[in-house]
Amino acid sequence: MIDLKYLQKNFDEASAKLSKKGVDTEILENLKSLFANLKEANSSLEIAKAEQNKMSKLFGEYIREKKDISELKLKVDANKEVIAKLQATANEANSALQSIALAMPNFPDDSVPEGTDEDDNVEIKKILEPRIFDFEPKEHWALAEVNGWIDFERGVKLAKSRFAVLRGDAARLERALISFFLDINREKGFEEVYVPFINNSAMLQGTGQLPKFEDDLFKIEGEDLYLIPTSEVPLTNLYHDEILTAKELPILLTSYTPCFRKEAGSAGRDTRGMIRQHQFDKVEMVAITNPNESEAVFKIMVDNASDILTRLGLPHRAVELCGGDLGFSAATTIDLEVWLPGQNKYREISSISNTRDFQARRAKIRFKDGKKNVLVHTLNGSALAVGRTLVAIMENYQNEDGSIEIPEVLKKYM
RNA sequence: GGACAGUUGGGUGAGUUGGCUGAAACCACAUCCCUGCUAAGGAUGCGUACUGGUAACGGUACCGAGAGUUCGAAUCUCUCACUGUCCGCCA
Repeated sequence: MIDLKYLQKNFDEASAKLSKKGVDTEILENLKSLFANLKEANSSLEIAKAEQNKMSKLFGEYIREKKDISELKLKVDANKEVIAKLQATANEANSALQSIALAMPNFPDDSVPEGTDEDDNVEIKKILEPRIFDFEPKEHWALAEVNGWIDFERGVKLAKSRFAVLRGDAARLERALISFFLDINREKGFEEVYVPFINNSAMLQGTGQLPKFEDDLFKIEGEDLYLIPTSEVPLTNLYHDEILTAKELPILLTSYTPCFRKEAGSAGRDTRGMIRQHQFDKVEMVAITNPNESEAVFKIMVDNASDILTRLGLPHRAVELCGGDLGFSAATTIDLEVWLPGQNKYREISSISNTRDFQARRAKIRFKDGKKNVLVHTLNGSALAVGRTLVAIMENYQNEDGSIEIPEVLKKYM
């Protein structure tokens, strides 16, 4: 959630920031006045309650002293009605504010480039040269068929479209990649964590998936539970509603989980192949930091994800997302895109974001900074998306006959 | 899934004949003092959030969550969640 006090005090600045993300000034005006309404409603309510508390105390004294209470009772009853009305007004003001405030995206950093969509993203650097093929490289689904690695039809039979089955060496490679990623992250100081793949609504609200993106989630029927769309949710919310000590920061976590997404709104996109599935594996990094070190940790996370791709010998590039392409919770994001020779283009394989205090405010994650409780910064990033790495290996390591080499660093895992 | 018991501040844990308890005590923690040797003694402070005030210092809310009874609820009623124990089931 954005800082409403900041919005109130620096409206023009805040509005300029959010316009980068395509948020209309009108909605912000509305939010600002709702906030003012709530404060006003609360303050008159509190005055009436203070009065009521005082009279109630007096009431007790009168009874002990056996004084007549009939007059006081009348006053207290009248005030009670006033309170009920003020309370109703305050409740209304609060829910009106909440529904808009929770749907408001994070402020982008000032350094974030202007732009409306992915075409405006800025390439920062390229790492490793794409291999020159002396034959026409195939796309991964063609290679999958040659090798019997991926059974798309049976995946659909078992569940529905956008589900797939991995077989044989593909299944083993998937498992090898997970171990490889976790091992490297652990070497870099990230604690390995194993978490529930189902989380409740409070957690999903904490990281920003709810209430706005409910349609993207698989919900458990009849329960307040959802399949996680990323392990960012359980890892970040590990510290939901907690106050940490300064010396335990930064907290660096990594976890493997499957991720479940409905991909609402992606109809027709990447329908072929493994790029966009309802269920996919991902190894995630999450960092909980002191605000003054989130910048440095962000760099470490980007470098780590890039290092993993380099060790796998996969050509990739780093791209800074423009305001319009930035996610809901992110203040800044760098995507790593891996080269897919079969598709002849770069495709996202990791996305690393600093959400600053946006998620921390929602999830109430703070630390003791001296005497004060201060919101932490939370960061998240993939290291890496497993299915897409499998695809990248297939396309980059293919031979003319369709067979696929296993990258050197993975051999010990297979 | 069934039965019973419980849910209080960072931890342990008082308080449940409704008001004087936002909350004893102990531990932990912080600062200071003493001491000087690795362990101990003393003083003070110490829940969270919002809100008024330059500040000093006030106000409101929170004793698992929500609703109710009452002038007034941690204390009474209801619903739900969670934890524990026993039974059932099960990898």
